[in-house]
Amino acid sequence: MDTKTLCLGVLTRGDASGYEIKKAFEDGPFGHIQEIGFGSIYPALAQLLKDDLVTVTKYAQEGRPDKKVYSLTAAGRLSLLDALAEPTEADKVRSDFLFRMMFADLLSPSALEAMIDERMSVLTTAIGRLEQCEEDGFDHASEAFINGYALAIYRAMADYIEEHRYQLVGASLLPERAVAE
Amino acid sequence: MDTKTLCLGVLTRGDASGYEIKKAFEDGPFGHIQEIGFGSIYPALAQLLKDDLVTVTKYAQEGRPDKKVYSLTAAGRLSLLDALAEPTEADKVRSDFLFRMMFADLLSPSALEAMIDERMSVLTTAIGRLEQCEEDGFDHASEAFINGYALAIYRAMADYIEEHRYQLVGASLLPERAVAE
DNA sequence: TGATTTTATATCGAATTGATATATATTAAA
DNA sequence: TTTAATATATATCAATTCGATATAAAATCA
Repeated sequence: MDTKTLCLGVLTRGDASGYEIKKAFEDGPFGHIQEIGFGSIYPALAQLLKDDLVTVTKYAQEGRPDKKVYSLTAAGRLSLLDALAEPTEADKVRSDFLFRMMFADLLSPSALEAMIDERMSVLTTAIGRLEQCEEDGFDHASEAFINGYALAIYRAMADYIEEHRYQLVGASLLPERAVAE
Repeated sequence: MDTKTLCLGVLTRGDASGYEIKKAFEDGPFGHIQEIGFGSIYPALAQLLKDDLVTVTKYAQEGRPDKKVYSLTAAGRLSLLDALAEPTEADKVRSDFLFRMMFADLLSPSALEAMIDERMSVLTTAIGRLEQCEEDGFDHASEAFINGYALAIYRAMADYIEEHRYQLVGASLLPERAVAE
């Protein structure tokens, strides 16, 4: 899914600026789907504007750049629908944490423990936030679904790590023992 | 984690060609961590070679380009260790499937059902493959850990989707009913 | 027999990433 | 209370990554 389509998607939920689109993929309703940066968003919005898929309204602000709020046009809505009809791409994951876990036996036990603890802390925070969202309720059924989905996954991750971390720490201890003998 | 470090990581498990490094991130032991393409791997290996972090041995093959098998040097091993000591980057996800689910109410119920069925099929296949790997056993504790981690997550995804898909299909049906009335 | 998949390296344009620049209001901490 | 950090807001740019394409034959499958 390219950045232009991602922007169109957010705009179906209401008009937004580039900054707000980024936030929607951070904390907002599109969180846990993917992240996008300003370096993708601003060029994408410029292109969408050129293709008449969005319109823009500028709001003058003191001490800040004008806020440029984008709205979906009818053509933009159709363009999103077209994109949704395309074959679904495979999910992509990039886990720096898991890559590091592959080298548990090269790390000191303390370094490994610190990495796992930090990861657990990140997961616990994310779970807490998602639970709060669940309590607050959702505007759309889709948002409830995705929130619950993310929650289920984070819980599965945290549970698995808590239950199996000893496997890795054990592997990390062995080489050190070998050196000591 | 940049491509150079990813390549160094695979080479700790044994000498490999660029092609084999890619496979390691597809089906191999580094599967489910992330994917990398040839467009990143070959330039990375060229750079590693230039920096004396790897060495290369060419094997002449009939009808195919020479197979270039890379080996880690002592400096390469140290370079990997340095990279592992850096702060762990946050996991990144990009789910085209979840993005589509955000627009369940814009899709026809049949299109939505098809997307969900396809997703379930992908998950079921992945789970089957991971279970097979588990039965076959692992060389390293880390590989067992990561296989189990991926399995736990895929199961959580599949279970959640099976239990909550009606929420989305319900939302998808509502607008259609409105049109019909 | 014909079609597809696997093995194998390499390049290239397009897209994305991550950092940086600029500037002020607001909130939190010392 | 002053200072530091965070949030708001757009934009650009070099470095990196992605995805497609080129080339070519062996092996497997239909």
